[in-house]
Amino acid sequence: MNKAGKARSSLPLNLHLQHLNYLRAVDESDTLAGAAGLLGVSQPALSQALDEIERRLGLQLFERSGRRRVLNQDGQAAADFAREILGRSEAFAAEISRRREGEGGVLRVGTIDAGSLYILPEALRRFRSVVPGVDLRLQVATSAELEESLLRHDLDLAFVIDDGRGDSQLRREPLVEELLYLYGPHGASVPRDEDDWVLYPARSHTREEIDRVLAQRGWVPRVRLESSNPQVLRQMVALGFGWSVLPRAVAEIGPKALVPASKQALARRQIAISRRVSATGDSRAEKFLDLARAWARQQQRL
Amino acid sequence: MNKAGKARSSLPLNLHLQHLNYLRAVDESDTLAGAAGLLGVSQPALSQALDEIERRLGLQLFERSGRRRVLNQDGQAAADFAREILGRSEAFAAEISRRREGEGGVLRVGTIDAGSLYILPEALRRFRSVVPGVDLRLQVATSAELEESLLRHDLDLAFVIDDGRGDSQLRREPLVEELLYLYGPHGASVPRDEDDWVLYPARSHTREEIDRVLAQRGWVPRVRLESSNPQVLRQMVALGFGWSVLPRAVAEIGPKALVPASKQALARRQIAISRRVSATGDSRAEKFLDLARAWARQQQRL
DNA sequence: AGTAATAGATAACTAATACTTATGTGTTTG
DNA sequence: CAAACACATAAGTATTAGTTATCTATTACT
Repeated sequence: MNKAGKARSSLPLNLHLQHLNYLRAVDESDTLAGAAGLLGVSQPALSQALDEIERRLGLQLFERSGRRRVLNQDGQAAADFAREILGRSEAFAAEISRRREGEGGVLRVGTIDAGSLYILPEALRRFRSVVPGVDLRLQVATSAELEESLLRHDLDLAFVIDDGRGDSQLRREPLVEELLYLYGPHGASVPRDEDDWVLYPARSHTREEIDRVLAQRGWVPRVRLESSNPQVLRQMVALGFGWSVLPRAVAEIGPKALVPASKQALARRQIAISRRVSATGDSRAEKFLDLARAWARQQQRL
Repeated sequence: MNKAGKARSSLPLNLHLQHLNYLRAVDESDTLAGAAGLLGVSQPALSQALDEIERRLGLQLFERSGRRRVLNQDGQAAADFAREILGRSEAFAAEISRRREGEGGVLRVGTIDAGSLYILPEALRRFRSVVPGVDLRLQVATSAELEESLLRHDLDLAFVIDDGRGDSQLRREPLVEELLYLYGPHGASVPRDEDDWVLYPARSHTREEIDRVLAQRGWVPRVRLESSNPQVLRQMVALGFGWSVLPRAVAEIGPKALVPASKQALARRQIAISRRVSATGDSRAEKFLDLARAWARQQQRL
């Protein structure tokens, strides 16, 4: 029992949707037993339920004609109401099952630009065709910015570089490991001290990793241009502007393909999916991730 | 368990309207305990119910942010649905309570023409003003015709002459006893054998009653005109056309009031309300009857 | 009219459900 | 780092929604 305050958000009708379904079935059938059959319940269950509905509404809904029960005008009104509500409920149930499959609604995906350039396009394309109802929104930024957006609930998931030290509110799931190769101007194979470099921006994780590896080899790169856009870097190398360290997928595809200075990868970076720990159960996100993982497995095999 | 056939009239959503109310309250409050307070239930009740709703929809509706529960986009959609259904339900609940008071809907009343001429007008007028929402429909016919209409469900109730031998499907409730007086042309006080009569139609109950009473006195009326409209009969008497037997309320009211041949009533007839035995619980009819009975009591007192 | 079939009500019981209170446990806050 | 908070979990109870079996009034049939 509720001892304290009165409820302020009160229930307009104390009914189960099943009750409405009973009313509808009774209206569409001319005997109780028939209606009970349609509903898949026993005749007494229906009989009792109808009494209960009348009791709860405080309104007589039937006229007894002999032993027969027929809806009176109030009963008809109730049945009409039931039909309306159930119709709306059916529509919502359909929406539910679409949502269960990850359709409908909004999915906000963030990615570093490598993602939008060459990692994600296929996964994105497939998502659009497999799960058409989703309003897909894309944000391209640095890993750090993306993860801030995630924390602000401005994104549902993001493709980032995993530097191993993420926020505790976020969970990163490794997706693909990207190998970075050394590319020199005009196919040169060893950089000289006086050569220039075009590299990812300072403070980016990828750049730090590259600097580390170059330092191991005793190289201190003189950087002529920084860009987070790997295609810009590739173009500079192709024009003989200097050396760079790039993913193969950027450097060696399309016209003016570069030739790596060594078949050996110089560095590597881990691309991961980052999400809020709390953001589970969004079926759009799950669906998208399924596709992205499938895509990643396929990439690894190549 | 339901062993036999599959249910064909299936429930779209296995939810109680209370569940929708919970969703709405949660959406409008920022803590579960707060929402539970609004709802007048305990916090665990709400917590469990929300789990149950998610289970039944097969869809996660919340994102856990710390220990906090917040609606995710599917949850928002569900809350919106809940609000819509509850809104509609509130409207219906209001309609219900109007219907409980006998408002709204249709009431089909039948009456013999004495009813529409001088018995009912006041009750009708009051019904219209007390219970304004009802679509009131009136049918004027003979008692026999009215009772046929009742049996065909074409009327909800009727004012008839009670001849004591009604249909078993109908119940008559005596309302007022109407006294019939003898009226002669030009204030004559005793009819002569050669005088003419203007009377209710043969085979009508009132006419049979009048014939019976006149026969007792040895009078065999020569009938010059028959009408079921008492005002027509009155007019004929006033014009000196012949004798008649009429209710006082018809004969002695208005211009050209007649004077009864005797202060003693010559005959009487019982006006009754007739309804289907099965037609109980129509609150419009009940309300109307209340007014009619009140009117009748008041008439008797005069 | 008498009888069988039908429609629904009633009884008695059971399973599921919707609550309750008491208590536990991560999270946030000052 | 303790207190306050927000919610979960546990355990028990009352109510509800269902079941089968049986009964009775009404209708249909011959």
